[in-house]
Amino acid sequence: MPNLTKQKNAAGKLIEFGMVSHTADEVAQRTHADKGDRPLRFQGQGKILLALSQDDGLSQKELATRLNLAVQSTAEFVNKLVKKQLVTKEKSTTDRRKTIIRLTDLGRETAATETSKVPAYLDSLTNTELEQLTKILTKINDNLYDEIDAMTPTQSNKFKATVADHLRDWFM
Amino acid sequence: MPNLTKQKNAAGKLIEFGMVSHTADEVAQRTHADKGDRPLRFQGQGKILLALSQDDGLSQKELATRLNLAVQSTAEFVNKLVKKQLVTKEKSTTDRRKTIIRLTDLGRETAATETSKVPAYLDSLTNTELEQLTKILTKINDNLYDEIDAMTPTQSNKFKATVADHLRDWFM
DNA sequence: CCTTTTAATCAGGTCCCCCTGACTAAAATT
DNA sequence: AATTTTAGTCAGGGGGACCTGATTAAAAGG
Repeated sequence: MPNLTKQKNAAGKLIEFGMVSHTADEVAQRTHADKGDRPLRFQGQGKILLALSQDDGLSQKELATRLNLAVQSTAEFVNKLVKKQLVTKEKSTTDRRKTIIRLTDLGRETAATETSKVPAYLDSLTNTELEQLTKILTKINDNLYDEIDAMTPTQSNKFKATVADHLRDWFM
Repeated sequence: MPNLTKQKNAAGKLIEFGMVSHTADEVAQRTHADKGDRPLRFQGQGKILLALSQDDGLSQKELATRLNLAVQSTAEFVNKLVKKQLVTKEKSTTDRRKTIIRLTDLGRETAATETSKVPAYLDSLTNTELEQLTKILTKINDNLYDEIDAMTPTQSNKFKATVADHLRDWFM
């Protein structure tokens, strides 16, 4: 049974990490002041991109189901991504009700660099620490997947598949 | 010099953690479907709450400066918090241009429970792992603070003070 | 062939974060 | 006393994540 104080310390650090990393990349954008290069997390448009980089050429409906979104929301995000030239829409030839969404090269690249970028702060860790961190986060993530599973018995498996498979592709 | 593959693995896990934990508490809310109990991160209203729990009774201008927000944005967030009864506004008696913002008991409590909650997923870690994780995250966070410092030479110190001191109070 | 189901779309809405511009009231300066 | 600076407010806007309801076009099925 783990020690409560140790748990609290870790929890605090994890929360701090969330806050600080959020602020760090907020600040990073402003300093660069590039284009509208928003971080693109696993929400909204980012979700779509991630799902497509794991399984390109899905229909909007399939995306909606897989990501547990209303079809209208999906359409909104897809349209925004089209404007940013990260995906394309084309009518299916076999079933003309369907719209097939495909990543453009830029989209694929964006999805890749979004995730495969190794944050500079990892430079400060030793190999041993990196291994420890990876192992620990694997445990934590597995726990979170279980939590999600427990709460949404229906569609969570798809979620896990989407996230984990995508990341595996980019990192391993 | 750390091994690149190990770095990438860790980076992937960290990103995965961000995504999964986000989804987990999104799902958690929907299942509970309680009140409008949003997570309250270190953004917008959450920022204000955190700053106040470290230093109660600041004026809106002071909050804005400290948090690097436009005064109008600050006013917006403060007003929302007033509606939720987490803070109060009162005119300063010494300088009647100023509005002093104070946490209510509920606000203080909210800020506290927001952060002091130990996530269930930490139960799966051993004491050793908790120690390792804490140590590693301390390093990472320090690095991120430095990064922020480097990019915003002006106001970052305040930021670090706000986040770190607050968390230290609750966790240590 | 006609009805039902399915994939999308449009319209409109809620809430969040955050900003600029214009304006008022009170304090500080000249 | 007159002007300038300062703290706040209102109005309005941009972008983001989502959702429900109503409607259209195409496929599927009886």
